[in-house]
Amino acid sequence: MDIHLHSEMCDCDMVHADVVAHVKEVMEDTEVVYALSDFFKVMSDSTRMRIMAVLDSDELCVCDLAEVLGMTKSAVSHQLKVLKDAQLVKFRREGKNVFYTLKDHHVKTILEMGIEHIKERD
Amino acid sequence: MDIHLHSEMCDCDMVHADVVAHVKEVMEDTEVVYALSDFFKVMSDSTRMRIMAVLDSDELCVCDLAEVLGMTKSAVSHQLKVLKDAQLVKFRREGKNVFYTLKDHHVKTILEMGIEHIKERD
DNA sequence: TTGACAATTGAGCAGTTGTTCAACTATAAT
DNA sequence: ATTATAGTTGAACAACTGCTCAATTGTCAA
Repeated sequence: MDIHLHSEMCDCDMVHADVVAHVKEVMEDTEVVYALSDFFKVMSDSTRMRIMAVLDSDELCVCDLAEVLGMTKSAVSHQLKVLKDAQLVKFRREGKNVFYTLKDHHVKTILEMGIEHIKERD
Repeated sequence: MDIHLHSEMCDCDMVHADVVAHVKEVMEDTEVVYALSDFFKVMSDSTRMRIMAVLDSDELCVCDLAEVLGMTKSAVSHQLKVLKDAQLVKFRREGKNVFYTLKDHHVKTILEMGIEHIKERD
């Protein structure tokens, strides 16, 4: 069932053409897959993940977050911007403080499911 | 309810000490949070995510994967090693070919849940 | 309006990461 | 054994990313 062809797309001389054709037909849209890796990228940094874990417990201002994480406000603020842009957190200003929380129940669920997954694996 | 203290952990002069204390008590173990960000890191690369999306449809050899993704076998193989080390894929050798599949149903579920999440958001 | 402090931002640096390239191993066929 | 092809691997390079530092904005109090 193998067909021997040279492709310009890769450095192969032989491919299972039927399998390749089938996969190209039924696989998920490239756009969705790229969006998914971008989504995971935001949560792939330990600082951002720790921020989310903290916000899963409470609403905190930038200063409190810096204290809990043992980091500078600047470093925390930079990462909060990334989380904000990815719509994973929201904020409200109260006087001089800006308080952050997880964006919505959906984000909370994804985070907690992830934690469950880690705890359950060997 | 605010307490003004200078902490050595960050560059703040003022913190909500009660909130910080509470969070430090109830928040998820640091170890789990780091493991979670490491887990997401593996899936945060578009090449690895595309490989997983392809393997969600079928079992493929390295050459077929290279053809479908339009990449060299070497580049694909490097990423397959990362996925293998993270226990997200498994493989079997058949003659000259090495065929890869998603590790188990658990991985399949996580991937498909992620895709659903992306599709459902605005 | 001046001073103090929370927070944000941009530039620069250091560490990380993905691809390329070349060399190598593994398997099968002649 | 020799040849050909599939796959792996390590080094090197380029691109990316997170933190630091300094400067700036926003808000409140005196």
